[in-house]
Amino acid sequence: MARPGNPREKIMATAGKLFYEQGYNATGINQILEEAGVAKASLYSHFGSKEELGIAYLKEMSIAWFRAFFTAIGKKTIPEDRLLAIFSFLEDNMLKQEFMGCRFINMLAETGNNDMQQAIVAHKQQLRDQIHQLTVAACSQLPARDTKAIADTVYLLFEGAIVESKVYRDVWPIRSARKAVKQLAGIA
Amino acid sequence: MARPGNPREKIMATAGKLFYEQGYNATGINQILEEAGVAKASLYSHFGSKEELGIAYLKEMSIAWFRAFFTAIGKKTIPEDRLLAIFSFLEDNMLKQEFMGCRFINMLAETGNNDMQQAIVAHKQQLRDQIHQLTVAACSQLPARDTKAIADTVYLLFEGAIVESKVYRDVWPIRSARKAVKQLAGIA
DNA sequence: TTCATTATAGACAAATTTGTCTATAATGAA
DNA sequence: TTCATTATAGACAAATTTGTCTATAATGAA
Repeated sequence: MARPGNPREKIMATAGKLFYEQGYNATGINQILEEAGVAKASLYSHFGSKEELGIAYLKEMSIAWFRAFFTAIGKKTIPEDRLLAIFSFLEDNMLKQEFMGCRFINMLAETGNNDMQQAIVAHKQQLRDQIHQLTVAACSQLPARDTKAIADTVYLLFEGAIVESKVYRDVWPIRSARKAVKQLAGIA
Repeated sequence: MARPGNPREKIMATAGKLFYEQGYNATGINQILEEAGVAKASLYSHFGSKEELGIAYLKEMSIAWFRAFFTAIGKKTIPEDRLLAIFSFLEDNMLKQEFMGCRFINMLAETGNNDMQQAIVAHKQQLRDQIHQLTVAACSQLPARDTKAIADTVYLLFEGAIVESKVYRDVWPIRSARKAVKQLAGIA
């Protein structure tokens, strides 16, 4: 059962998997400890409580998510391609693992904790900003339009695509969203 | 604490409130019983288990949701207005109560139960069908286009709007989605 | 009124949850 | 090698969870 890394990393890796696959409330501290191969006192000395672990989980997963996001976008240079790449990124993620949708949206359905909610909003706000930037770049050559409104539409389609690909266990929402964005942004 | 109605109805009314406000796993059977003012044996004789209650909850809430949905749409006669009315419906819902997003999406984040997942997919499929019909009607006067694709875009924007209005605790996602749909469907 | 059905209060069980604490072992810098 | 720091196993506590069962009361059709 022992995973590589120090106890803190092992706990986070296992919690990251279990919170995502089973949900936060359905995952007991004991299961995390057992699967991580770490002593109970290590969890409480590193995180203090399950809630604190949940908060740390959200913050670290946000960083990891954006790392992967930027890596995916970074492979493209043409602004139009970069915008569309966010949907290919989604599709790759969906096909790679047992896709359980968005960790942050999932957690938001389970928690009333203020710090957790803040971490989730911060994550989504950052995503919204990034999509805004990508949209501005992709639409710069186009006739003047309300780019900000288009960016929010892209964002809503992106979020809708994540959630619905989970509901239907299918890529169609991602493909549909991508097509809609192509038309919206006037991309051939 | 006693609510009107027979024990079954009291349980469902209370569970409907608590599952939505606190989440399914965070809500214990004892809290439901206490707030409903109903005996424990009544719950188990009517539903058999907490999971069965969860399944019944999803099915009954779906019916109630569509009842309200059709009532809102029914107030409009012009096809274009009827399509846009789904967003006003969302906005009214959001402002009415402590808005916790979509019950069905929330439950999907918490459960691995097959019957629950099926009930959720069935609900969303029905919604997708309805939006498809409304879109076809609203776009019938327009130059030939891929109405089916537009309908799915409307659906994804609708779903994105629900989820994001919860994240941001704000109506902007609903308003943005509505505007995007107006343009998409070519509504003045 | 009779009597089967339905509801109630609440004890009880068995498992599980988060969190604390202790005694001991491993680790790693000085 | 020394010694403070970090980790481990696991007992333990207190609360909570779902579910069962019993004895009694209310209900409502025949």
